[in-house]
Amino acid sequence: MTTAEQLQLLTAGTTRVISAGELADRLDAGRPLRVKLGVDPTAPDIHLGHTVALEKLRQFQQLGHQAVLIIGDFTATVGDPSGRSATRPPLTRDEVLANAETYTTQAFKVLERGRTEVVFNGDWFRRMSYEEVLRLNSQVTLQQMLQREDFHTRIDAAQEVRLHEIQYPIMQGWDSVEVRADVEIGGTDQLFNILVGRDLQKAHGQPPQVAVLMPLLEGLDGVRKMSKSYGNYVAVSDPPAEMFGKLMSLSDELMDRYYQLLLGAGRDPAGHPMEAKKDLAERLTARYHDPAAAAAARADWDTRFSRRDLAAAELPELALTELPAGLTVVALAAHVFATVFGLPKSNGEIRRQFVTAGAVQLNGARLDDPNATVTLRPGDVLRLSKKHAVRVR
RNA sequence: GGGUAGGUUCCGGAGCGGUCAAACGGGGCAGACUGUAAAUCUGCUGGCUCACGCCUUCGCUGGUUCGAAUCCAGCCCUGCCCA
Repeated sequence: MTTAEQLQLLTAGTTRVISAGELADRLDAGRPLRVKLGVDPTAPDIHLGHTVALEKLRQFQQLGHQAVLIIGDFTATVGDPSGRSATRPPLTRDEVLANAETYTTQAFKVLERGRTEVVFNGDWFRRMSYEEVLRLNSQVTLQQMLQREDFHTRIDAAQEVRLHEIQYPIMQGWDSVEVRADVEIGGTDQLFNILVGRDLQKAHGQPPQVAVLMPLLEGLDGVRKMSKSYGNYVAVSDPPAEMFGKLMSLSDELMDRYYQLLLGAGRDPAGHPMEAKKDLAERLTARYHDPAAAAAARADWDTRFSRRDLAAAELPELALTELPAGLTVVALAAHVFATVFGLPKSNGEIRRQFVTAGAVQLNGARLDDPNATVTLRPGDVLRLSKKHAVRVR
């Protein structure tokens, strides 16, 4: 493949490349490029937001380049202030290591394992002496750091910024020096950090890395970027039905965004939006599970939500034998929420939100008397809300 | 170190001795509508009973008072100005 062809492929879908000319020069050299992507294991799951950059990294791999996946076990304990309006809560070392484990596993749902170098940045940072830290710090000015929007908006809003937070860009930059990155991939919010990497590389006699910036994927709420801490994410490890269901809850507008960023193409403008959404959900579910599971998830979603046929739908099971006898509607609903769905709810909430509102139904009949006792039989379908229902076994 | 402004329920933010479980907005949840959605509308949003009422909560610890989120003292934490 010619440089021009590679360049075209590699810049597709990016927001910005700094600079395309530099990237072309590197490609011309003909050797495999070292392409860096850093992820901080601050949560146990990789989500679709991460996959935008991961997919780009895979493209590089497919063209024969070397992926360098940096697990920010050290930086995770500091917390990236990018886009943050407040200091991140610190993670313990154990949490970080556990997360790193699942992260790498999940990242290989996208990346080719054989062509990926995985490194932990704690390997160099934990060894660094205070002297070295100071030397690093001397290469960056406070003014540069304060130019960052994240910091000065917080400062303007009279909110605290702690000193360790302004270390973050320096650390991320140093990672680039350590791995001798030719290219770094990141979200647009990583621009500043990646540029610091360029500066540090130059200062250490390396050619500065090319910055490849990817658009940020909005989360399910359509407003904020996808993030575990906002609870608006679709995890790569979500089971098929859940993944499919979450994707179906997208607004039409967001669906177009997902099409662009995750599938790299627009949807058929002539088709019905809901069909397009089902296609999107099925394709992504197939990508992280398999086509059969995705098709099953789609079929089940149809019976459950389109046709509202709970009786025929695939539902979690409730073992009758494990239930205390003579439960009231409220007690039963609370029990099912807690044990089947892992959502402990107070009796008051169950009564108010669910029972009185008519959300709780047995085989389609409303159970709106909170204190009535319920007798369940095997095969019964107990609905707690639109999204929560179980089949009695 | 000095001065000053603050720390309120998931978040923002009112309250400034009783009528406060605490306005209002956001978020969240449930229902109606619909293409499961979005938008819109309605309701709920500390816990127990749900009827009265009771219990826990307004940075922490004590105190004043019949009674405190509201007053006082000490402590912890944060912003801003000064050094």
